[in-house]
Amino acid sequence: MAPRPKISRKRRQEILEAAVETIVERGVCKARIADVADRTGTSAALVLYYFESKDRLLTEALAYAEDRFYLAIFAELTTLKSASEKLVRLIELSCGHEAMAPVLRDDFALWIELWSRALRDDAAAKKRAAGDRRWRATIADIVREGQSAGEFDAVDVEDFAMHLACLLDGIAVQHVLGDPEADYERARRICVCMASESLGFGVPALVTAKV
Amino acid sequence: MAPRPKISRKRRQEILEAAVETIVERGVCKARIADVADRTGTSAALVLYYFESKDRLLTEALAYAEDRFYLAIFAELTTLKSASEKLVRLIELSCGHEAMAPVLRDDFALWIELWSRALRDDAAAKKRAAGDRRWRATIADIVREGQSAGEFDAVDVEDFAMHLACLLDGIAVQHVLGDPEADYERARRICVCMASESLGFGVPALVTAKV
DNA sequence: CCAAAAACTGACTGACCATTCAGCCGCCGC
DNA sequence: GCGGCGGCTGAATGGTCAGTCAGTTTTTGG
Repeated sequence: MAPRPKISRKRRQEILEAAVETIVERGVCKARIADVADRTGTSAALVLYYFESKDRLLTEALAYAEDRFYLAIFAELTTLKSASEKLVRLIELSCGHEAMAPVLRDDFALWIELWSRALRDDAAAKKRAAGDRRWRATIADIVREGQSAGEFDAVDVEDFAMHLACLLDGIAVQHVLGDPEADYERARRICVCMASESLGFGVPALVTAKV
Repeated sequence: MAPRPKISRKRRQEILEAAVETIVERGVCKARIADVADRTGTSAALVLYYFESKDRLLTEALAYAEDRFYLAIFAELTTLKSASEKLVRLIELSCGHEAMAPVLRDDFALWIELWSRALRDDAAAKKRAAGDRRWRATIADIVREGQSAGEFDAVDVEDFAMHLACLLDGIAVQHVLGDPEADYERARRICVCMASESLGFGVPALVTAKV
């Protein structure tokens, strides 16, 4: 109805961030517009002025969080030279390395919220699918890079990416739900072993023991 | 308040099943007591007579579904002799093999609902953790069985179980969210390859190609 | 300085739904 | 043939919120 007026990017992002925090705190289902408004110090009506409905707001907020998470990881990876370093770092960050920015630690929980939303919300489903494709492509690129450099063996890149991505998702679930048997060290070891064995690269100072 | 009267097991289970269907259809958040009542052909008040609150009902329903899923898979596994057959079958069923009972195909979605609920509901978190432990123990038992029989190599059983369980969880997410790149055949191949390579067992008539 | 647009707000309303309650029915033992 | 109880119900009750609206303040461009 409202023909979407030109809108301040800044305020919009402020609200998105508040929405993310609200979701982290209360969960998507229980999140209220009023919570988001309180957090930004404005009114509920304003939130609906920027986003047409609660549904849209929440879906956008989840996508926003995923994007932020991806970009943060991606940025860190580009500082590394070798493909194996990148891959190991990617694994470490996905397993919840302590050095990760605190904001991003909540993102694992947000994945689950996004998945559950994607079961019924079409927009969320699309965003999730796109995010996952990008994530797997990132892994695949690193693997191809390593193969070109002679660091990695010649395995099927797409299958490896799918394997690692799914494994990391599963690990993240355990991690965020606080399974005591899935602590960081162990999760990291399992994933790094899987990668180094599949791709045939050595991992110098790593807890590769207990193979 | 109500000191839980003796209650018909049958009716209770009927309601649980109706609740599971409702959750599948509408999602946990959107599930209404009235839906469950309609489905059992009774009244909303009765549902609350059997379960003290909506929250309890939904959590119990999710646990009930997980249990049913586990028991169905477990039953099928016991009909198989060798450990490698069991493991492959377990993988196939977890990847959404078509031969699976239709009711159980919804269960992947219910896992996600359970996870999201477990983020904030303590009872759900406990049930989920217990279910996961049982699931990993089942995998571990099969591996030990195969190792004793000389079918499998001597790898760390617990790590393997964690690895496979997480991988299957990740695969299930892709599967249930309808990722076109994660079709059954591919998911199965990835998981079976991972198992057969880790444990060193041969898989005769399998699509192990494209390793 | 002055419109006109944009940003913003408080108060309202209209659904929606979990939960409560007061009591009805039909069975069972006596 | 009745007293009581477990199983069951319909009709309130009450709280919670998304979304609307009519209007106020702030910004902006001329």
